Amino acid sequence: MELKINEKVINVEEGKNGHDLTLELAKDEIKTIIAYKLNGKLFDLFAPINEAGDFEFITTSSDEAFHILNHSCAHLLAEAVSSLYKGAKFGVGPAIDEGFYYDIDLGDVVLKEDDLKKIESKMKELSKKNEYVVRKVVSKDEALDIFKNDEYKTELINELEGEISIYKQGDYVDLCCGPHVPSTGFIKFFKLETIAGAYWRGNSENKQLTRIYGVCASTKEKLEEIENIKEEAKKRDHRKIGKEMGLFSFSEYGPGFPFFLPKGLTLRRQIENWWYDLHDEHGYKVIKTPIILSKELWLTSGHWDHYKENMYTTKIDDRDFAIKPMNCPGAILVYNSELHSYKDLPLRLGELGLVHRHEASGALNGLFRVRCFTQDDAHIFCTKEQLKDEIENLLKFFDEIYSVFKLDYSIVLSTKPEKDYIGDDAIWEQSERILAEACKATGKDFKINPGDGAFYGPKLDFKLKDCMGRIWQCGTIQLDMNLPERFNCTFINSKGEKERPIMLHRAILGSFERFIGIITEHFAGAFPAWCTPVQIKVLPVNNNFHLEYSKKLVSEFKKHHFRVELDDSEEKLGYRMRNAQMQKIPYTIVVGDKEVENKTVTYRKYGTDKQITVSIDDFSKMLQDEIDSKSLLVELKKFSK
RNA sequence: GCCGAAUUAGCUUAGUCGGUAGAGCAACUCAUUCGUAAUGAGUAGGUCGUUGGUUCGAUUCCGACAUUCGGCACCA
Repeated sequence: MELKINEKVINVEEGKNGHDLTLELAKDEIKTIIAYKLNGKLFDLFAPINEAGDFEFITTSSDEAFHILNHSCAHLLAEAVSSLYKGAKFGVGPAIDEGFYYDIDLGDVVLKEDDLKKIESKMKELSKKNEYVVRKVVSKDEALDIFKNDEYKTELINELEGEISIYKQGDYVDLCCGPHVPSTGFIKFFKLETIAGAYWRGNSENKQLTRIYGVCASTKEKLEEIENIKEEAKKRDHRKIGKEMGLFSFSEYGPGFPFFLPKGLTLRRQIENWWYDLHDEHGYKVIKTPIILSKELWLTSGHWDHYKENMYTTKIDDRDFAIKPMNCPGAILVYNSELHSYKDLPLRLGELGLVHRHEASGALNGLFRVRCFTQDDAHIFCTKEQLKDEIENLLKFFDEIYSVFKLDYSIVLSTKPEKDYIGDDAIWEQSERILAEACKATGKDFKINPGDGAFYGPKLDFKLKDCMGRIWQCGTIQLDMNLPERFNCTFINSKGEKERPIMLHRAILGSFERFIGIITEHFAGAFPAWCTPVQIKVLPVNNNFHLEYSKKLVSEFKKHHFRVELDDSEEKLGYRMRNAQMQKIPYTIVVGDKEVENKTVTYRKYGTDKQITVSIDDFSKMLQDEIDSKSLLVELKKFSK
């Protein structure tokens, strides 16, 4: 059969050893080609070619190569570890989006961060040997024999069906389906990053293995770039910026319970006010329900049985109560507090609801994972006929909100779980179809995550992507076939009969806490003027001559409800300018002789060093426009691929 | 919750192979009155996370606990 390789047509014999492929390549090409792709499948460079079709060499700079390089680097790590730590047993060592890891059982040996350097230099040494990475297909019995001392590999082999392949480099053999780089010399630019514990097969019932994370790149520059992105992420860490800018804090007296400081709450209030306004416009009725409600309610909702571990409970007058982990039962009590006609539907009950959940101590993580948070929740009661329109409206609403923050997102449709779900299969199927159709009707792409729906209904999850390319689960639209039933929710239809409404849960930002954490990192603290804690800083050049006019400006801006601060400290202008810039204040106004004389405003916008002089009115109008349009303060840099 | 690490002044941190600690920034005082990212000098500020143990002596070594961080598990 014929195969086109590098513009040359060559004849490939059935089962011919691919070693000969290298003959078709120039010497310097061999250095950068690590695999080939045939009909969409990846193969080792030396793998025999068994069919004709679309052929492509994989060079070290491609995305596939990153994966292959990192997977091979995991093997190199294992080779180094097995030579340094006799008796080490190996779990799995895959490539991941950020690099690779290997799970290792080192017996009683506890690995220290310093040991990584030792392992790294061993890896460098092995890489210099540039040994071939040889694939071999073996029988199950052979495989079991080779790995007879490694219970982890043995467990994996016993579950394997079909072809079993092993890879050998030097004395090291690993169970693997490949593909890999042709030789260890390809793995030159790598770094071992952290040590962590990880349960064997991801099951907390199992033993924990030592996981070593690392990353491998095709060039020194690429490795540096990856390191730089990590550095940038560290600089943007919301915990760091939150402290520096005085947004929020934590106390050991309340693990997982964040404190919003004056500046952080100002930021939050802007978003909350906007949220309320938007919900008024979109026909929501906004409510606030109590955070403590009696056990009976949670028994009815099913939370007491399904979610009790995560709920905080208390006793009042000898009666059991729980602090709400979710807002739904409260919203249902509001719904059920009066009779509803079909003419009232859809009824959209919005709530910024404060919930408390007992998250595992190890799960806590800044504002991203907390034990008390406010969901921007809404529960929508509608008829079956209204469902599709309602979901389409929601999708547009979500878009409206996310676009303000310039956050990209993707949608995942989670469908009926395999077991332990409630409701008819037919209703599930119908609801899933409605969710999918609503996406299509509004032009939204979505992925399907089969079996990942809640036990009470299918859902659409919204995964936000920040400018660092990280993914955050925030918004959700969930159909609920459970609670309306349990609480016997009804409305009177046009025939005068009682009918069960459909109930939708939805959250757009998810929680204010997490969302504020995300946008803090997304904007690196340079929040858009409309929501930033302080919009204007006024700096008199000389307090003896310019303070009066500065104060006049401040009171003028306060009339416009601008958030303005005066810095009349006895410091040099440069010092105060520096502070204003570090606080990422959108407009810093410097007041000197010229401004006092001409009654003007000279400002410097954050992120620029231009000085612009305008009239007071023009400045106010410009800032008001910026606030009204919710424009970004600085253009967002993209750090991800 | 599990594996590992960390915790020194308000913040960022140095240091002690066991003899109770230094710095920069911030604060305060004085001088400087200054046009766009740090003016100078001085003062004060520490139960070295909490708590047991070992020791003549513990911030340092060991244990427990708390909190935080990196992961894992969890996130109906």
